[in-house]
Amino acid sequence: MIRNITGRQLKTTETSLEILRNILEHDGLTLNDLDGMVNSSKSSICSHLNTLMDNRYLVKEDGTYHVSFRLALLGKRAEQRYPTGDDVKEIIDQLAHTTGQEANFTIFEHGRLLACYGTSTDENRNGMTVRYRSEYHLHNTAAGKAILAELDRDEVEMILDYWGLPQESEETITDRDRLFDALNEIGSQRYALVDEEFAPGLVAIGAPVHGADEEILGAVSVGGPKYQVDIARLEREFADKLLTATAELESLLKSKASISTER
Amino acid sequence: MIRNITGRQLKTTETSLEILRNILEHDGLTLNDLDGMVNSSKSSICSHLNTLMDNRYLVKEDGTYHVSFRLALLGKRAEQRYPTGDDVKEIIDQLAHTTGQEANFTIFEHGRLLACYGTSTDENRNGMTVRYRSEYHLHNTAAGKAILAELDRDEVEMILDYWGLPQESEETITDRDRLFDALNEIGSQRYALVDEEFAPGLVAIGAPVHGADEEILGAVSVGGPKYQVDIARLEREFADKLLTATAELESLLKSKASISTER
DNA sequence: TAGATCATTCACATTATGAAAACAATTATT
DNA sequence: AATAATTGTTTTCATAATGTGAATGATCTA
Repeated sequence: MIRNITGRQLKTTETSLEILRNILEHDGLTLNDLDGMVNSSKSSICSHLNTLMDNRYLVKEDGTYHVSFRLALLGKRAEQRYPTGDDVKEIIDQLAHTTGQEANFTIFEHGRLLACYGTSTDENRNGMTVRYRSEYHLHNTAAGKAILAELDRDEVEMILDYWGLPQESEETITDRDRLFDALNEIGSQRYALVDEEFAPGLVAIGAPVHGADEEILGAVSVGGPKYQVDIARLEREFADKLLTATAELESLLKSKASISTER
Repeated sequence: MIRNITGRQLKTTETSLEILRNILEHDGLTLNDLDGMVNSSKSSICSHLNTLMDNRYLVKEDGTYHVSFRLALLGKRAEQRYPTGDDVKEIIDQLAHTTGQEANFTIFEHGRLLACYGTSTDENRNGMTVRYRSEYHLHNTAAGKAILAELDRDEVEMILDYWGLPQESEETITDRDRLFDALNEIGSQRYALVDEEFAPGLVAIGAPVHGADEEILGAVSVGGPKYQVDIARLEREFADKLLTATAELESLLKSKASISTER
């Protein structure tokens, strides 16, 4: 999961990836822009840009570097390994519909949760879907806490060491001991709650999704504003629906795994 | 477009990207696998893998390295720069419907055409969409020839120098002079034909799509098996419908460009 | 013409590489 | 269960490649 930092690190590659990431996030950058944000000399940045251009990860338009469409294609291919099909979306949509709240499916990777599909994460602007946020911490989300509660203490410690417990809301648990207390309370219950720890007024319930090998693949969560859904109602009404959705997802994943291994 | 090979090249980054690409294309590889396909020592490959892991481009499962879901998210973000919305798809679907044949929209980048959306490129297997082919040469496709006909001879030469004229079918034009003759015949006509030069029995017609700054952004093509659509019918019946589709695409692109600049 | 920005060159300090070796962990064989 | 074989990973260190920062072109623009 999170690598124990041993073995060699290649600074060259790290710088190249940092440059690529910056260009991606800023939707295009010039050499001068990059000189201000990357800790390398201009000449060195040029070498990185040359290399990324030659490898078709970048295109240049009027002196501004942009990510290539080829990168989008590579991403599409990467996506195929993950459960992003319409059948998955249907299950999440169904959960959102029966609860009347927003539902999300996230992938657990490198100690964080990455947005895979959600009824609320995509917003339509100018015909382009803009994802509000794509990465989440575990310590202040329902989905994340549900996952942490299933992991060994060592693994949890490793994740917290790496990502910390940043305070994203007034109620965010930033103290390890308090977090472990909260995780212990979850115990063998298969879901976790979040009560304004992620954002003011937001309450949600989340549960892990396991892959064909029983490894934790991600999590589903559903919730909304506190004035619509109070905490008691989450456990009383939403827990069952949530666990049904995760069970459906898991059986879907298992059936796909058996199809792909049988040939 | 295609870089004139000057300036420094970073081997480290190239190797890292090569490793990433191999893992992506083979849907997961072990260290031993990579040792056989990448021209680097095992210890060196390990350093690259460490770096790609730490930067969350890879995940490791049972000793096998896979591309991360985060790479898919990065790709999604890259995709936002390009016209991949439902409005674009509708235009292509419409073209396919009125002609009764397969229509494709491809992006022109680094001297090649990259599959953006097509009515035939996606095939459904096990609920996963498998793209049959994602990159095309210009010299043996209708879309590519239409683009080449609009470029200066110098640019065409540069592209041919870089990508060559590989023979992909019996009828593929592999001789530069013959290709230039064919391009001259196209002249100021705004579309080009392909007659079994891409694949045996396949005929198609293609036309370029220009972005808001009149630069060539990609191309649309439509065609099918020769026993259904002979060459004469392409020009007689399909050319108009194709040019209507590209005009619609271009006005769509222009209206989007004006929306995004006006704030 | 001057002032930007983009891009390459150079010599020297820093970092990466390859090959062999060592170790760890897993798997296969006896 | 013990041993051998395989695979994954890190070390070591001489050699090769990259990073640096200043200088120099090369464009473009005011």
